[in-house]
This record gives sequence, structure tokens and C-alpha cells, in this order.
Amino acid sequence: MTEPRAPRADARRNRAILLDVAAEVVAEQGAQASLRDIARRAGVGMGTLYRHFATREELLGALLGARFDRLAARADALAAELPPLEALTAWLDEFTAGTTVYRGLAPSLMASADGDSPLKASCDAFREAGGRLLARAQASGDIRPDVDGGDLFALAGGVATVVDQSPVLAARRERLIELILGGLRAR
Amino acid sequence: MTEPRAPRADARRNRAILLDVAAEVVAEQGAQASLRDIARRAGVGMGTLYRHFATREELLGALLGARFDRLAARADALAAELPPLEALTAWLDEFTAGTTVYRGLAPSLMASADGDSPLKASCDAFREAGGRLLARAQASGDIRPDVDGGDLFALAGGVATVVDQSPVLAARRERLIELILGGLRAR
DNA sequence: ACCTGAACACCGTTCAAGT
DNA sequence: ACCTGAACACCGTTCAAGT
Repeated sequence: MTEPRAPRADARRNRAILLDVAAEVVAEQGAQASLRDIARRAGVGMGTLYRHFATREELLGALLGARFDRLAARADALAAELPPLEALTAWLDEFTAGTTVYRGLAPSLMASADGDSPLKASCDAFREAGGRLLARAQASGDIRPDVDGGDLFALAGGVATVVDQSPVLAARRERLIELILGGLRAR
Repeated sequence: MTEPRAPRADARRNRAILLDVAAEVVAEQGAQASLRDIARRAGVGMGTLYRHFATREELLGALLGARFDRLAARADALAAELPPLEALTAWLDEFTAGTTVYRGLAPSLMASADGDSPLKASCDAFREAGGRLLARAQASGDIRPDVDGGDLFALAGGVATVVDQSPVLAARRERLIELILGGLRAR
């Protein structure tokens, strides 16, 4: 029983470069970006891209995973700084605003909740962090006790996706969050 | 000054066939469906497809237009049958449920609100029909007076898009509509 | 006026050959 | 163990040639 070998240095480096370049290209061209173009700009052969990311889903997943992790961390930070309802509101704001950076990524973001991709771990952490924020706002009596993290995730994901579609809709972002929170608020 | 000639019979027929086949193929494969495949199954050359629909947007737009028109008509029918809030709820239900038929079409549906595509006429009719339903529910005191059709369109579009992403999310559809209406309801 | 289908440049995916 | 790059089948788009 030997330990699994650490990846070779060049492989590790190629993976990192691919991720950097992919983040750049996807930010430019959206989720439909050409994989060939990414490999080209990363200075590696197509086979190398495929070795590291067997499918487009996997590559986008790696990008999304980083985003999930960041947002999960932000949830905890906001909980430490702000009162319950304000923390929740601020987090929804950051969540829905940030998606636009990767145009067209919001849909796969939503879909990632189900399957058991490697993305699932990050996605779960993200959702649990949001759930904690929600639970806190329920304990304080701000939010109805009968809504769960899944409701929050779906509604916020809807706003994130919609504001991603056009500048006109993006301008409504904060208002849409308010309206959604209105539906979740205890009365 | 002569009248613009009516399109030739074969052209008219090809257009109709293309639309039928496109509806079928898009229902099967989603909005990313192969245009080549559509032309093939319609029994026409690629050039013919391009002559009738200069861009993929235009083809999808023609499909969406039909959907918009149907939903606009439904809004008026529901208004005649049901009390204000129930009519609005039923319409949102049909709207969010129907999108799944054309997987991946919801995003372009949302985006179509802005540009001045030929789609705009149908889209406007659709939004105005929804607006009338909304106004009625405001007149009866069920819905807050300060929300507008744009809010409704964005929130409902968000739900439609999200439930389109996975069966798990689709199962929450009716609940999400309830929550959204909760945010719009007068208190 | 309208249609066909071949031609072009591109893409995603695979895989033999290299180091 | 990992990488390269050519090969394959496909796609969207254009356009000369047909009727």
C-alpha cells in the first residue's frame, strides 16, 4: 500500500495555467468559450486540456468551485459583522452581483446542486453557509420559519440568472432582492 | 407603386416546414440544436434555412413569438374566468411550467425584452397581458401598488429559468411562485 | 425569386507518437 | 507519467450554380 504519488511538477503547473486562462477567456466570451482557444492561449496541446478536464463541465466546475468557496467564506464573514437580516441581504447582493462576471455560468451553477460532480462539495459548502445566514435571520424573527435553504438558493439563483441576461434587468437587481426578501419575511 | 408581392408558394411552404421541424428538434435537443440537422430533417438545403432565418436568434424568436402570443391570450382568458389574485397565480403557473418544453429557451426569452427584434411585438403583447393581470390584482388590493410589470416579468422569468435547470428545482416550482407572490402581496 | 449543395474555416474529441 | 499535435467527424456560414 503506497501513498498515491504527488502529481508531476509540469502537470501541476499546466493545470494551474489552464485554470487561469480559462477564467480569463470565460469572463470574455462566456460559458460557450472555445476550449481550443483556451488550450492555445495556455500554450498546451488539446490533449493536455482533456487530461486535466475530461469535459467542459469539469473545467467550468473548477471555476465555479472557487466562486462557491469564496461566497461561503463571505457568508461567515458577514454573519460576524452585521445583524441577521442585514447580513443575509448583503450576501444575496454579493451573490447575485458576482455571477455576471462569468456570463452564462449561472445556469450550470443552478444545475450543479443535483449531480454528484466533484463540484458538489463546494456547492454544498456554499449552500450550507447560506443556510446558516438564513437560520440566523429566522432565529431573530426576521424571516419566516417555514422557508429553507433550498428556497433561498432557488430564488436567489433565479435573480442571478435573470440579471445576467441584459443590462436592463441587471439594473433591477437590488429591487428584485428586496421583493424576494419581502416574500420570505415574517409578518 | 406596386404592392409587395406575396411570397412564392414553395417559399411559404418551406418556412412553415422549417418552423414545425425546429419546434420538434428544439424540444428534443434544446436551444443548442444543430441548424444543419433541422434543415436536413426539413428536407431543405442549408441556404434555404438561412434565407428564411438569417440567424439562430431569428429562428428561436419565431418559436418564442408563438409562445408569447399563446400566453398573452391565456392571460386575458384567465382574467375573464377567475378573481384577480387567482387569475394571476394561475397565469404564473402556466408561464413557469411551459418553459420547460423548450429547454434553454428561457434565457433568450428574458433577453428578448430589450432589443428591437421582430420578437419585440409579441414580447410586448405578452408583458402587457401580464401587466393587466397585475393591475387587476392591485385594484382589488391583493398586490402592492408599487410593483410594476417589469418586476413581475423578471421574478417569474427567474423562476422559469431556474426550474428549467433540474428536476429537483422543477419540483419546487409552485412553492417558488407562492413565495414570490408573498413578496408582492399587500399587507 | 427561390433553392441546392459543395466549400471554407472552425470546433470538440480521440489517440498514436514522443519525452 | 505526461505532453503534443495531427486526424476525424461534425458544425455554422457563404455562395456559385441551377430552376
